[in-house]
Amino acid sequence: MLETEKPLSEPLQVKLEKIKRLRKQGKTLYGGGFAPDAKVADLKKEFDSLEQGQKSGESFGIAGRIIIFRKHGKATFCDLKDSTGKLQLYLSQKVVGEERYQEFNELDIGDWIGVEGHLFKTRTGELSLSVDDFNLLTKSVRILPEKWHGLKDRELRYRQRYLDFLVNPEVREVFEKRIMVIDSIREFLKNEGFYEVETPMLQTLPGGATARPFITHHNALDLELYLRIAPELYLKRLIVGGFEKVFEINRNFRNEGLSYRHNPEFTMLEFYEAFSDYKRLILFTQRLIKYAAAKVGSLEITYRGKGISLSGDWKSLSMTDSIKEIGGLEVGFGMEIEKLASIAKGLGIEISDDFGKGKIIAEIFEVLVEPKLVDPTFITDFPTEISPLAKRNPKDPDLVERFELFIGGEEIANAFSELTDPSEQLQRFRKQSKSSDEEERLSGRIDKDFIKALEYGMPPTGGEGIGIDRLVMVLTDSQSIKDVLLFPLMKPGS
RNA sequence: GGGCCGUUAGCUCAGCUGGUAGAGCACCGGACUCUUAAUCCGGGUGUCACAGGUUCGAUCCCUGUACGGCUCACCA
Repeated sequence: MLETEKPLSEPLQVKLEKIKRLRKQGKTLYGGGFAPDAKVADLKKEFDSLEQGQKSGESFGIAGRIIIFRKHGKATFCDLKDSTGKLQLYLSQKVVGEERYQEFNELDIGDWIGVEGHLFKTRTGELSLSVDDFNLLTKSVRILPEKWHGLKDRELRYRQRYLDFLVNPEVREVFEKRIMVIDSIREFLKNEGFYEVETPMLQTLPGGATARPFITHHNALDLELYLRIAPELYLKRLIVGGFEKVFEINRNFRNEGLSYRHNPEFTMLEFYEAFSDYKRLILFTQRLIKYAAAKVGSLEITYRGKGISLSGDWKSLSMTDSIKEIGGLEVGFGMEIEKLASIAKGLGIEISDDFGKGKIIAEIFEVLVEPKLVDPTFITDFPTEISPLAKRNPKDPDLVERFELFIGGEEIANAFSELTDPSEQLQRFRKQSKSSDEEERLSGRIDKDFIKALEYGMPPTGGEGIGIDRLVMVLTDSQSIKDVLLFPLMKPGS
C-alpha cells in the first residue's frame, strides 16, 4: 500500500494484516510457473454438450482472476475470469482435503490463481471446473469495486481503466471494436496496395494543419521541436519520392481545449494515392468505412439516439448547396463580403476583419449545417481560403477540390486533390503566415524543404485524413472521445 | 478559459428546515456439500474533496481551491 495513502479503511487494514500473516506463514503470494493449457471460452465451446453427471476425461489447467465467491461450508463455488470469459469453479473439501480447502478459502476476490481439474455440469446445467489443485499466482491487495453496479464514476473509470475493464464488460467491447476498426482499415489499405509508413512525430515546423502545437526541446541539439499536428507534409514527400500509395495510422498532438470530441492526442489515419483525386476518394472512402463498419457489426448503426444507415450510396453536396438545402440560406461567392458577414453575425458568428468570403461561408456551414449531417454525407467544394494544401478547382478559383465526410454530425474524413504546384503552394503559405490568427501564422510558417520537394515534382495525388477516434465513437455509439481512448488525458488527481 | 452541476464507507447510492451520518455490495466472526447478486445470524469500517467563513452547533448556508461531468469558445 502506498505509504502516502492514509488513513486506510478498516476492510483494507484487515486485508493487509491477512497478507502479513500469509507472508509470515511462508506462503507464496506472487508466484509463477503456472502455464494454463486452456482458455475459458474454448472450454465452454468444447464442453457445451457435456451431459449432467458426466465428467471430462481430460484435466485442464486454466488461470484467471477470482471475481466472486459463493461459499457453502465444505463446498465452494467461485467464478474465474480470464481474457476470454468467466468459468465457475467448484471446490470440494472431500476432493482437495481439509488443509487445501482452508487455503482456498483464504483467497480473496481479485486474486489471480491457476487451477487444474475436470469439467462437469452442475445440477442447474452450468459448465464448471471441479478443482483438483490450485495455486495462488498473484495476491490482490486492494478491494475491487462492486460486482453488481460496477464502476460508474467516470473519473475513476478513466483514471483506473483497468478496473473499468474488470467490472464493466461492455467497456472492453468498445475497445475490442476499436481494435477491429484499426485492423480492418489496415487490412483494407494493404489489400489495395498501400504501404504503411511512419513519419516524424517530432518536427521542426508544425505543418499540415492549423492548430497550436505542443512545444518541446531537444537537449543535445539545443533545438526547439514540435509534436506533430499532422503527418501530411511528410507523407507527401514520400509521394514525391516515388511511393505511390502510403498511409500512416498514428497520433497527432494539438494543444487545444478538451471536449467530448477533442483529446490533446488523437489517432489519425492519413493516406495518399498518386494519380487519384478527391472524386475517386469519395468512392474509396465509402468502401473503406463500410468495410470497417461491417467488420465491427453492421451498416445500420445508432449514434446519439439516431439511427444511421451506412448502406447504399452516400449523399454528396457542395458546401453552398448544403447551406441552401439544409440551412435554408442562400449564400455564395457572388455576394458582397459585407452581406455575408452580416448574415454570419446574424447567426451569432464572430467575424474578424481578415476573414474572406470563403471563411465566412465555411463558418456559416459549420453552424447551420454540420450538426444536421446525420446520415453519411460528403460536403464538397470547400473555399480555397480555408484549404491551403488543396488543389484549386480549375473552373472556380474560389473553390478547391476537397470534401469532408460527416456521419452523425461528426466530421469523420477530410480529403482533397493535393496541391502540386510549388509556386502556388508557396503563395498560399505566405498568405496564411500573414494572418492575424496566431495558430494560422505558426502553421503557415513556410516549410521550405516541403516546397523544394514539390519543386522536384509531386504527381497528381489524392490525400485523405480520417479521425479514427471519431469514427470509433460513431461506430460504437460512444458519447465521449474519452470512452474510445484507453487512457484519456486527465489532470493529475489531488 | 467562461457558465452550470457534482464530489458522503473500497464500490453504488440515501441523508428533511443546520443538531457531528446510513443502506446494499465488499469486508470481519459464525452456520451451511450443486450455488448463480447463494442463504441465514451477528458486526458499520467515514478527514462527508480540501481550506476558510457564518453559527452555540455545518455533510447541509457562504467564499475560495482542487478534480470531474455537461456546455460555450478554440480545434479534428
